[in-house]
Amino acid sequence: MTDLKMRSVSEDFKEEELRQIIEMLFFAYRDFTKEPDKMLEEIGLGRAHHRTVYFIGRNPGITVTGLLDILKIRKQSLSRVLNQLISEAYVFQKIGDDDRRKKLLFLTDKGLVLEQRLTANQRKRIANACLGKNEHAINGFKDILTAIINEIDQWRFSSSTTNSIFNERSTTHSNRGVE
Amino acid sequence: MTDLKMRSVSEDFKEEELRQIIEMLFFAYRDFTKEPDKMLEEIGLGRAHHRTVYFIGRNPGITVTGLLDILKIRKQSLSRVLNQLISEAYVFQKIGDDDRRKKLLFLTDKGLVLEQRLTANQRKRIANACLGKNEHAINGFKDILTAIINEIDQWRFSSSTTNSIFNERSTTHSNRGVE
DNA sequence: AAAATATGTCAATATGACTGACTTAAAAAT
DNA sequence: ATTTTTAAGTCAGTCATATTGACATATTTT
Repeated sequence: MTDLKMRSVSEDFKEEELRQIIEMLFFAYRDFTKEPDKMLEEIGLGRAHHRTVYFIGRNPGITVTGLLDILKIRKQSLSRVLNQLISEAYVFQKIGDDDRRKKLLFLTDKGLVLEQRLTANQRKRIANACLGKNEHAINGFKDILTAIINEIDQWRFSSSTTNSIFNERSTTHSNRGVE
Repeated sequence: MTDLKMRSVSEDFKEEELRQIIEMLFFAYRDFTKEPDKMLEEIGLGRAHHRTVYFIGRNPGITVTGLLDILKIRKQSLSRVLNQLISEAYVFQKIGDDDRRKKLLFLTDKGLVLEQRLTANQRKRIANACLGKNEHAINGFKDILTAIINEIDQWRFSSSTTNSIFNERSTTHSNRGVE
């Protein structure tokens, strides 16, 4: 038998609490993605398309490399997804002005509508979950969730009360070099 | 153009805050699963095996149906994963005493060791994320995370300060019938 | 005896990811 | 001016996870 079972009460409590959180993350993420997945399926798209549409909508003019950097997947994987989104007119490309190798990505109106439909569902779920919770609870939620993320990507939520989004995306934070 | 862009400042703020949370969930879950995924890959297993081993370890004697109920996947999907775990001696089955149709699932010592290794990684990530946060923040985190979960599964975390685990699993909450 | 339950299995399919190798075009560096 | 690096794209093959539908078997309940 492994000798993993002998530990102090306080250790047991911590382990129990940590396991509960592990499970909450599993159930929460499973349910968080289920309804959008269903919507997507009806129009022949998948979760990968959702993420792509989401982050293009969030960062208009993002490059392919920028997207790969966020999604942490391979170019070949993104390629199929992106080609489908372009051929079905959810996304369009525009050659970069300064650097003509770059293809800047944008949502079409059709893409915007899809993105809104998917995100509205998830926003509602989050908003409902926050209903009746005070600011401390919500900030605690955001702080700990952010702290779970690998440091390399935490800058995206540089909390400081300010909403990080108005860093729209200069040229990517030139993060690379780490990891 | 869609007329989605005209909204009040407060609505914009809410939308912005909600989108940040949506993104946090994506990044947190991606990073939360990355290292265990890597460990599993080295021994020829995948994330599905992780979840199966985890919940068997958490609910010794759980039935196949019980697992399906937690994982919300099809019997055929679980079958392949479970068969591999059994043939590679991470899991063993025991015919039910009261109902001999049921096959109760348990981890072997080998399975226990694997489960501990995987969970230790995730526990450490969560524990680090909670470091320096006060009780209010941690409770806020747990409360909101729980509230994101579909109601049908929230009983698993019936907070009431008590750790829900010592409801081991009578016969499943006999949830079905809903959804 | 019939119906429902718990489990298992065959076969086919879709999706999202992976690896490796290679091309093209443009920009940057020497 | 040539070489190297970067950005993007593509071909081909593989793998893991999940799906659906159709059945089969044993056991328990009605």
